[in-house]
Amino acid sequence: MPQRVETVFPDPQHDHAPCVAETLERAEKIFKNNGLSLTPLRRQVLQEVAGSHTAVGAYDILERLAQKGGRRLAPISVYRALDSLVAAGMVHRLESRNAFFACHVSHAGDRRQIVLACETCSAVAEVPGGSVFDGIGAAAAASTFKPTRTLVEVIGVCGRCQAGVPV
Amino acid sequence: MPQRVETVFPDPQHDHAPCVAETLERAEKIFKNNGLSLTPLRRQVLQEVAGSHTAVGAYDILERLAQKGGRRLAPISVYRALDSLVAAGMVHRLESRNAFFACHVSHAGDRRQIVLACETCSAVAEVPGGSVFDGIGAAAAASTFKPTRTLVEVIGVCGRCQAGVPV
DNA sequence: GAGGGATTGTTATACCATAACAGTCAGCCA
DNA sequence: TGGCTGACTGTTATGGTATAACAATCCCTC
Ligand SMILES: [Zn+2]
Ligand SMILES: [Zn+2]
Ligand SMILES: [Zn+2]
Ligand SMILES: [Zn+2]
Repeated sequence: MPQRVETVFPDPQHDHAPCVAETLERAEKIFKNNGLSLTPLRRQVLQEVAGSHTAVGAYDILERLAQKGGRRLAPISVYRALDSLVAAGMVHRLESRNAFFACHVSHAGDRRQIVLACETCSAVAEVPGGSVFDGIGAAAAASTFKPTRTLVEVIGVCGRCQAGVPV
Repeated sequence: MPQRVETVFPDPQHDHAPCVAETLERAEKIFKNNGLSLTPLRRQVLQEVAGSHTAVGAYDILERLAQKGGRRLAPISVYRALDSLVAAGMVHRLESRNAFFACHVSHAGDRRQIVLACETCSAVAEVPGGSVFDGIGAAAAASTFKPTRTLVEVIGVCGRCQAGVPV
């Protein structure tokens, strides 16, 4: 009998279609609210990023779109789409890996999220980090340093991979 | 009359030679203790990195060494030297910028340091972050996530730059 | 119907990092 | 001695990440 694992990392077996659909809807609204639009290109890129709970590289996206769409985009087109998605908060950048992952949790502009990235299965999750970020803010203030962006990334092994789930 | 600024960012006017000398000495010992050696190449690379309190790119180092030394190194030589210096804890990597900065503070293997990086003057400083890292560890544990490496980088504006020090 | 912002295309280039293999040197020990 | 090993660097080639600069289109508004 499979053991229940308490984790923010979703079961790989879960039905992911609703995750994607919800994310696309949310993106649609956010872009509209900002006087922008979730264009076909941006939608396609977001679909690729949101297609899994892992971080993907810009050139991976490029490659996958080329497989599906026929024509081959220029790298900068993908980067521009990613920029807009990052600005909209729909996609985050995993700095330690130069990669991107979709935000599935709707933390609504609050960027005080701790990022957990599994080095075994590449899954990425976010957990709220209010008090942690408060501590960081205090440490920065004590050094008269004014933060504009704070980055907390934890590289490690997720519960499922620790449990030795076969690849 | 200049105002005193409480900060871990040293005054750009300070005599930096002792900083470098101390760092080189420390490196010498660490390498020796590990059965390795601070070779001329590694020493040169460390000197370039430690030559300022800012983060520098690997190719910047390459370029500066080429200016000084005559011969031009292959990129991988610089990367190998940097790898050894990072492993020794003498140099840290600024993940958010794909750059490297020297460790001037001797935190002796304790990697629970908060990195503050000024986006105006490029200066980098480290401050101890024990409680912050404890909080991050707790959050990870609550998600059955086992950290192997934790990254806390704050991008912002240092006290001096806030005070409008002319460039 | 002129202006301006958003969006994408096109081309070229810059920047960051590693693979694979060879050669040198010093220390160790049968 | 002579062979082994590990540390270190060189050489060549390649792979991966990101942006500059300029043009064209579309839509909305004044
Ligand atoms: Zn998010
Ligand atoms: Zn995993
Ligand atoms: Zn340090
Ligand atoms: Zn500054």
